[in-house]
Amino acid sequence: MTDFTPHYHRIEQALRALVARSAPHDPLPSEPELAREHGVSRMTARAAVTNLVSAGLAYRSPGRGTFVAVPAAPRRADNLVRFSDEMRRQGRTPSSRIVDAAVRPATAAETARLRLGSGASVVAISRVRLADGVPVAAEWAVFPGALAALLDADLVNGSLHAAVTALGRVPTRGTATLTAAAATRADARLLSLPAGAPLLVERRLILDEGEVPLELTESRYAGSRYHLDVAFGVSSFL
Amino acid sequence: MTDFTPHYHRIEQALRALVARSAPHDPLPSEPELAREHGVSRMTARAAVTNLVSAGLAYRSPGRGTFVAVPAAPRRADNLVRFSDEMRRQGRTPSSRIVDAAVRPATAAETARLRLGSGASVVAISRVRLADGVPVAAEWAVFPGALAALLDADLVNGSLHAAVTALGRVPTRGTATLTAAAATRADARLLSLPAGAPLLVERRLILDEGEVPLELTESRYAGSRYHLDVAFGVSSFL
DNA sequence: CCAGTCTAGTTGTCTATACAGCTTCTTGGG
DNA sequence: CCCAAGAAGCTGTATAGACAACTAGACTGG
Repeated sequence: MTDFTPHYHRIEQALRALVARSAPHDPLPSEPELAREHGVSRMTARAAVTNLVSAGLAYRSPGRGTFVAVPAAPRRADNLVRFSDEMRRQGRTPSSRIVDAAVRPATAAETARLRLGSGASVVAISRVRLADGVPVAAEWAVFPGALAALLDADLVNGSLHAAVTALGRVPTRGTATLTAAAATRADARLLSLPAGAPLLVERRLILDEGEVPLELTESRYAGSRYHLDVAFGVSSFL
Repeated sequence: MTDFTPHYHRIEQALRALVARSAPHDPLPSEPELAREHGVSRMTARAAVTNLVSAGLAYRSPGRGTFVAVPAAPRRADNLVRFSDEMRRQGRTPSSRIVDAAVRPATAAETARLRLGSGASVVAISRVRLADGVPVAAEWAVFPGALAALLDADLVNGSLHAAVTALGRVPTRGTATLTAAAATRADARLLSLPAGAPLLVERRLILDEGEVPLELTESRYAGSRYHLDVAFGVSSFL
């Protein structure tokens, strides 16, 4: 069995594994070392390291060498981090309560957004997300009907995204809209809030590896109980 | 005057200018063409193109050539884009109204967040941001007192960030917190909304190139008139 | 007109080599 | 022990060249 993977790619993978078991600022093998070790030219080894540096996993210091980079700052908006991880990051204990989980006919909007065929069905799961036992968010997640097996997953203690991935669909990227709205009667009931209380509303569409729509979700967070931490760069627009 | 700029960097800058005046999928010069045109080796030209591809401005197609990339999806949370640009992106006409602009003593919180000396002053600028003549956001921006010259800038028609940069401080990166809150009486007046209406609230701290705090701003957007478009990746957390 | 082949051109991967400037370590002399 | 110089090693930039695989267009023959 001949391995057709380019040399620089194999070296990059080995370096990524090394970074994963190292601490920030640990030295990585030098380019000449990597070249000797892997039997390639220095320029080939250098290409592998350049990819690592571009990916933010390492940094180079002229004359000194290459080192493991400091992990990026909080990038909630850059990566969709699970509600439970976000709560833990804020020092809070996350939990969930399932309100409803069923297969039903897709609405017209869902059909369009999830690019379903007409007359298709969806898996609709609504949950309340809690932090320290207090309701923080009400969430309506909709998946294509083909993922009906989600209903068999442990939706309370397990990860919904893990369940989706186990069915062969890997959430890869998404777009979202954030705004503020007043709590409806339904929100108020789910979140134990007065109707009209301010909610941070997120509507997101998640695509899988093949750019196929995978999940359409609206999350409505109690403004008084939840905030989103974001880090960003500033464009040079001058 | 000798130019010490590396060849690949000069070629990259020329390509960036070309991308800026091109449409998505327009062909860019091939590597051999660039090499001939700039009198460098093909590998040097290739390094310039590789940087462009890494930056998402171009894509390569084996056998066919290199092309201008489709502009990235909305990345509001990834880059601090000016309110006016964001409004234009949403097809709306932005404008601003200055409510107040003055130097005043810093509060304790401002002193801590902007890392000022005790007894220091700040430049406080409050504005209403409008889209199509309708108030969309109320904004309170605070800068270190050393930037008092901001008060001399054109705050209505000019860019506040351009003014800051002209004073030698380049906004580089920041962190923000997003949540929802009910409009106060002051908000209501500024935004022509009922008190209690839901607002999307953003509090951000912006640092300059030297990681020195530069701007502390709270923006309060009318939920019914503004939304934030975000694109993100999904972490592999399984 | 259509299909197949050839040519010219592209990107992708790689080698070997060279020099510049920087950093760190070692050695020798005071 | 301290300092300076040199050596060894690093990253940064660049060259010239090679071959593989792919694409698009032109040309030729049926």
